[in-house]
Amino acid sequence: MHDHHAPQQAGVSYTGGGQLMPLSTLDRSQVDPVIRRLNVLRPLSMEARTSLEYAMLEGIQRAGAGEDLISEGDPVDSVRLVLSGWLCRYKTLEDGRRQIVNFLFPGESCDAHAFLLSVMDHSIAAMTPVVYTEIKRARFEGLVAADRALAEAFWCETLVNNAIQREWAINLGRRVAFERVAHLFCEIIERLRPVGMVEGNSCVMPVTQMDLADATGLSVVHLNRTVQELRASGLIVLRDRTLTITDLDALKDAALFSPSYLQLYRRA
Amino acid sequence: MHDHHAPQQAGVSYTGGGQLMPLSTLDRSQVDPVIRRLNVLRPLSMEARTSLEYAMLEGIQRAGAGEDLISEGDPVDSVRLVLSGWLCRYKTLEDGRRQIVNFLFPGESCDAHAFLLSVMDHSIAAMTPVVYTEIKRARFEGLVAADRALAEAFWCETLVNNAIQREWAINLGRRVAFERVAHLFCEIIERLRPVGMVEGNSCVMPVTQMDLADATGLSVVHLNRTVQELRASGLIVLRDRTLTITDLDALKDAALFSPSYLQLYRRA
DNA sequence: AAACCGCCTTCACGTAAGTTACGTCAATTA
DNA sequence: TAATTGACGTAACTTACGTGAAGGCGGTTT
Repeated sequence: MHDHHAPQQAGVSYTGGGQLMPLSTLDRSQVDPVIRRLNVLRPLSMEARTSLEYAMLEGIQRAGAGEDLISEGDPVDSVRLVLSGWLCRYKTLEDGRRQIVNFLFPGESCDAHAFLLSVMDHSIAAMTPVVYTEIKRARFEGLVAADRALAEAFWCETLVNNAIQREWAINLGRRVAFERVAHLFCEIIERLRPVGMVEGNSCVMPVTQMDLADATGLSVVHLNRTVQELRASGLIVLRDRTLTITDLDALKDAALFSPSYLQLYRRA
Repeated sequence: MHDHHAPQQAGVSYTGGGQLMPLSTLDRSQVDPVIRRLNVLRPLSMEARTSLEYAMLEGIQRAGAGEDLISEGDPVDSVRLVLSGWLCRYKTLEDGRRQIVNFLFPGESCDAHAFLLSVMDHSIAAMTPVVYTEIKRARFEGLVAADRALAEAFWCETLVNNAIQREWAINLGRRVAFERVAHLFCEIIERLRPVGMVEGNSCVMPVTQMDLADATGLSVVHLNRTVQELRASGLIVLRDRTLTITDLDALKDAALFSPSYLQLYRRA
């Protein structure tokens, strides 16, 4: 279903569009989402930022849509940080049933210390073309050993990820289809907002309805029905791969959405 | 629904049954599940064990069935470790719908570094009478700062917890009721086994069907139906608050259970 | 231009799961 | 002994959701 090719080395001197840029300008902006996110979780010193930036710039890679970055059962020996694109964590059952258990957006990391466990219990796939960076275990451990705030920021990352995972559990277990999809859209918008990927209450929606179905535990058909319902209710417009939430407060009410689990406004 | 009284201070010189015991004998055995579990995740030095044991013995507390140890929205300033009894993490929606998102068994910890976040995103309740210990933030940070293996053990704890959470997501999203309940029973048995709470393939099942329903995202009635089905299939016997799995391999097959996510056999 | 493909949409139908209501049983308490 | 209670069990009915097949539609290939 999902190819598992080794993602190609990307070379840091190219933008997503393929244009040549001066290194000093380009690199900073490329890894900026990660720095920004960590800095919200824990204020970082200039030195911490710089050392992390260097490490990130040396490991930049790309992957195409549908490609696995890492698969269930693979050993882990590095930390991956998302620079652009949408990814998901997913698990499958032997008979092919698939559940997306989380999305990964720019600035976020695959579990920072996952290498402490022997192998991956789930897979991570690119849902769109993505740019990410890979920091080897030893390098990463050096970074966090050298700076307490940086270590805590990655800790927080994992904890927030954990909280999101719990919210997904109640979403799948106790919300009905309409609430479930509404909740997912609320979460997407609120997670993309701090990365600057939301204008007004609009964002791109680059994934297929099949992916949305796998994320909400529904069949494609029923997901589609539910999207129709959401459109008919006037809460959203979903067209041309763009999601616009026309009445965010109403959508949040309908979804029983309460954003505290996202810890977006966390300060030290 | 769930009371939220401050759990009473327990006094370390009493056993669960209330008998007086010599301190030196009693204490070790009481906190043993935690040491054993951490030691499986990362081999601990004698010093690390001892310092942790001291810290644990000073903070021992009890809670009654149904009581919240900590509730959604509460600030966190300590780490809690389970010594005996069954607990659960749960979240509720405004209208009362409740989802248990995980169980907590003896030896396990509430997220070790949860105090890095501002407030709890979920509640933790005792499903049976429990004994646990509470270590204040500063004390805990001292412990993990002093011993790298200990810090890594707690890291692993969180990561394993995370993996379990993901497995629950696919359980709720993609397994049908029969598989779902079967999977929960498999998980319970395999998580209780290393703590010595399983004899053969039997363990106590001290929680109500309502709790099991909230854990599997089903209604009580449908959970009950499903339990009947499991009994009728000859895979389990559930009677007198005791669960016996008569054919564990068959139950695992039916549940599409693969234990790797539990990381039970993790070695450094 | 034709053929194709991935994705979305809609139909008709079947099944799984929720709801309500009531019955049973064992353990308390009066 | 009877009343009470809480957990478990059963049934009839309703609803939400899944399945499989078919058509539409824009974009890409040949």
